[in-house]
Amino acid sequence: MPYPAETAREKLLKAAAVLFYENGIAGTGIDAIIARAGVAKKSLYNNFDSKADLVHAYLTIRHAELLAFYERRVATAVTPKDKVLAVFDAYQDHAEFAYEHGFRGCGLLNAAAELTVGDIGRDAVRRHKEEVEGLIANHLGELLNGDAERAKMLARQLAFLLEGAITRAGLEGNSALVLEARTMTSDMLDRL
Amino acid sequence: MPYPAETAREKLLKAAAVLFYENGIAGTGIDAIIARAGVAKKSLYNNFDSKADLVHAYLTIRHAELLAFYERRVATAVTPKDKVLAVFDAYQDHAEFAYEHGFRGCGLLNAAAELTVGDIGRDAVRRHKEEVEGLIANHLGELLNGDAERAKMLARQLAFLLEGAITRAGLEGNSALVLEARTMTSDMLDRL
DNA sequence: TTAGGTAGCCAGACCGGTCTACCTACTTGC
DNA sequence: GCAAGTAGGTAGACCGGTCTGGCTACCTAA
Repeated sequence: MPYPAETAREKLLKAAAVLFYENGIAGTGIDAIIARAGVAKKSLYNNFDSKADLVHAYLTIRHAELLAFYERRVATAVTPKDKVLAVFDAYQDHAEFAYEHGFRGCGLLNAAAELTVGDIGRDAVRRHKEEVEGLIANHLGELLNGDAERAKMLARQLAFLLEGAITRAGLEGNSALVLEARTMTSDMLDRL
Repeated sequence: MPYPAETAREKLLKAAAVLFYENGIAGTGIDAIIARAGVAKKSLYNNFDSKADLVHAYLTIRHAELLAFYERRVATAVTPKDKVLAVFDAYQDHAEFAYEHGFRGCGLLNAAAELTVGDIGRDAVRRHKEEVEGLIANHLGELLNGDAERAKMLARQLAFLLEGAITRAGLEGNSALVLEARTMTSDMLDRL
């Protein structure tokens, strides 16, 4: 075999990612997941404690995926401005990578919408969004020659803009709206 | 009696609004709704065809509520700038009005996140957001002395900003972030 | 041998939805 | 004034189906 056969765990995570994104978490049953993964139910419970555990793994992976897309984009960026825009590109890349039957916005955010206030999954999503805002702030700090105060404020604004664009893009089923937000941001940075 | 007793329909809509917002749609069962409303199950199915019908009524009412808050704010606004900001104030008002156990962002958006791509509820939410963007565009048209092209572009940007702020506010459980977006917008409009 | 896979049945809870049977409050015809 | 009808309420049993999760029994490759 050229590469080790896909484990049940990997198959389950792949299947769950698609189904959770398309039909929501509550809207996705265990049976649907194992059917898509082509795996026995026992294998699911051998690899995960519960559905909630699988959901948590899903959120963690999606977070890591997005950071990976970001790292790749930021690696080719030269100017600080390009690095700021790399965050936008990362979401765009992930959008094109992740969806199968129509773009539905940020998977992490959609998941958070289904989770109740105390849920640890919600916290994970919150931390993800804060981390992204932090990335923007760092690159803006470079761009603004170390004016951290101003960078922080502008980063929040850009984070809101990006967030709103992704959300609206999900509603319209058109990830091009994220590109619009990128253009707006690019223009805004030119005007600094 | 000073005023007619609350009908079962009204009780159900009130109860459903709280539960849908707090626990999500799929996370809210019929039994929980009738228990909170203090109403017989038969009364639910006398007033609504199905749970989906109740959900649709919920979305319609939340849309109307927000527009009512907006109308009230825009009535006291004098300058076009104030009218643009009235949309932000409306969301802020609605946030403070609607939540009971912690702010969770835009109820319409959270609901949309649970609905699959073809669902008519999703379209209703999309239209709502487009209408809000339209309101902003109209007021910006005034502000920009009829430059509709520019108003439209800026309206989209402000709509993204507002949307992102509400979303992030929901994650943080703090509606003050919407106020931040309002301040950003106010500053931005001053710089026009 | 054994770890990890398969198929699939089962328990118990909960789901949306239907139904019967009874109970007010109001309206209407006489 | 009052009986009859009606509209809309109550409580709650019940239905078929689906949910998560546990289980047995068998298979297969290292």
